[in-house]
Amino acid sequence: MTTIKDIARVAGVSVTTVSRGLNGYSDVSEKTREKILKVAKELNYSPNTLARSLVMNKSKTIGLLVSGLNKSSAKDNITFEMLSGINEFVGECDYDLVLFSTTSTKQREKTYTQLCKERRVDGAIIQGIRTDDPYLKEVIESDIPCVLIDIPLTSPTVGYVTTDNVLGARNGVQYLIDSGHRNIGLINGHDFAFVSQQRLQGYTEALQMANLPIRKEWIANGEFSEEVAEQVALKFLKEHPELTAVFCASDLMALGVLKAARTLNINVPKELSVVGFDDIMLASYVSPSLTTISQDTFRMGYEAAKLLLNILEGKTDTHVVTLGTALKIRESTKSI
Amino acid sequence: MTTIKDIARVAGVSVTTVSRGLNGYSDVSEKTREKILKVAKELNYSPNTLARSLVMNKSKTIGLLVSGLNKSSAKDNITFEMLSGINEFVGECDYDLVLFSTTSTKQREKTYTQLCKERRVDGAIIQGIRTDDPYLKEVIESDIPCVLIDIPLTSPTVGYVTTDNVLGARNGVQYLIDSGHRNIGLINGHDFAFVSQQRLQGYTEALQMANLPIRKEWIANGEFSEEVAEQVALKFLKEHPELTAVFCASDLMALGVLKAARTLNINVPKELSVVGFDDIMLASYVSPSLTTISQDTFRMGYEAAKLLLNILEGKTDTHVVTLGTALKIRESTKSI
DNA sequence: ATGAAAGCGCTAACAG
DNA sequence: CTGTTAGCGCTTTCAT
Repeated sequence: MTTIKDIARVAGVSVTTVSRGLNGYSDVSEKTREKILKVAKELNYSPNTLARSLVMNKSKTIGLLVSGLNKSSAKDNITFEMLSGINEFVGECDYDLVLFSTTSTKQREKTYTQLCKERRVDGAIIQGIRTDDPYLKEVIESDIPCVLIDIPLTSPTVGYVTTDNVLGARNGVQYLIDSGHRNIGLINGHDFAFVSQQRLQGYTEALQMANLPIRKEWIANGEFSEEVAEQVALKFLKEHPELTAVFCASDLMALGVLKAARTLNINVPKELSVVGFDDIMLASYVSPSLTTISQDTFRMGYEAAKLLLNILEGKTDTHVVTLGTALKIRESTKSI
Repeated sequence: MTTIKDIARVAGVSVTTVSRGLNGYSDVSEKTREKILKVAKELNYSPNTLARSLVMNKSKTIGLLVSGLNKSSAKDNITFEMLSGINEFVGECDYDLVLFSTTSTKQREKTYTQLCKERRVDGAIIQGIRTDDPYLKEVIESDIPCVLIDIPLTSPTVGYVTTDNVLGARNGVQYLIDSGHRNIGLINGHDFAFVSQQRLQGYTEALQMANLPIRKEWIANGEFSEEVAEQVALKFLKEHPELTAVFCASDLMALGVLKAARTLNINVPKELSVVGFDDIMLASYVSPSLTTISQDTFRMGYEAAKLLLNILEGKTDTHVVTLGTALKIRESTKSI
């Protein structure tokens, strides 16, 4: 493995000069630079980023802590799209991504800070962790630059990217109301996600704006899971035949509701309108296709990476990015 | 940031002893070890892997070169599942993954070897590159441990993981023949993928085994793209009304064929049977759902990581892993 | 059982 | 413009 020392020897200069020549410093004569470059190429040199990072105290890598990188979230291309977005932006800079493999067992052994410090990442992007995750406290307390996805926390080194979930949910429910629905249920996600609170708020606001009552018994918890939502809906829809529409805090849960409706012989959309949230790939392919609130997860990843790089380079004071949503009207909803 | 030097000072021992104590060497007294561990905890020490990697000349990271990490391959959860599989296995060891962001522009600047050497990854996994990619030559020539996915090349440091594509394709076509089809077309992928050759071979073998002729005009190139396959099928199906079945080298292309059939008012499966390959998520959700040859992409990723780690630790002589396929019969095929 | 010293490959003062 | 020197944090002989 060639080092700058080798180049120095062959080119007949000092290692310092080689370092400077290679890094394009101005204080090196054109002649020596050329020779250095030539020798470097001849010897097939590639720099050792490890050594460089060690001395410069920055590694040009950003750490990724994503929760959904496992078999079970295959149905849900959210993690993948986010990753693609991050990758897209990072590809434009010369940073690399390191994917921390955080099994839950491992997490108990190693703290967030340790993970980042050990690998000496310059910053981190965290997605899909629950609000009760111990990592979260560390993120805020540590001084490691970090961008959170869908978790509204900031500090001098921490920012976040999210979707306007309140408005998104409000628009979804609003659309149902505009379609003549008055008895609208909500299948929300679990309490350990900020987006659940926000989507609940959007649901509430829409009803209030239409002077409709908020009825607690029309709100259920589907845990963001297709299976749980299906089970819950089975009971829920039987107990509340007065419901003509259900708003779901995720498409996956909406899929569960669709299944439950089929089991109960409730026709969607004739007897029940269903609206989801996310606009995952499957939403447009299932039958009936799903009316949903679309969020741009690719862009969230992209913006997260962009924000982190800006924080890293001190190029921004705004640490919050909020993206919009779009209502996609498909076959699972109908006017009454 | 605490270093072993700090620990040494506080604990009143030398850095050597600290290093040995922390790394669980036997030649350090129980008493000193305890003190070292205690001090390390007090000072909230985390080791600097950069420094360690530099001196040990191994980084405990493996590099990932995947092609499908972009917006366009969202429909196709193959890359994601593979990634999940890799992540799953790696999570069990204490390696981390480095995702190389290789835009095509960047690739022209930096060679594969450079990429790996610069980041000092211990090994690499490469997925989704074409057979004419210049990286491939480098992989074989360099001595960097590497596992290729779906590219049958080996060297003392290179292995690969693949699916038995020949058998898979043969089974798919065999199934069509068993269902009474005699005029079976093939929409193959582009020539720059080994799997195309193999799936073509499987198609050919199945026909030969049934003493059916191979007719070149029944074979078309869909470039592994849904759109291209759709365009091709539009022409293909019109020109060859004698075809009662089409075997596609990927589900995405099969989806394209389904669309084309719809446009041409050809009923699937009544007038035309369609078989895909891959069993992507959408295959079971589209209507009609797709009969396909299922391959376990998650497991491919898992096995690739496993194989690489084995190669790295010199624990294996077999550098080839071939996985099986399964025929999933759904709604897009029918006996005649 | 412990320590001193060298060195991994690189950058960065500081001189000249 | 170039070289000398020191040092990033760690591991590893080689003594003791």
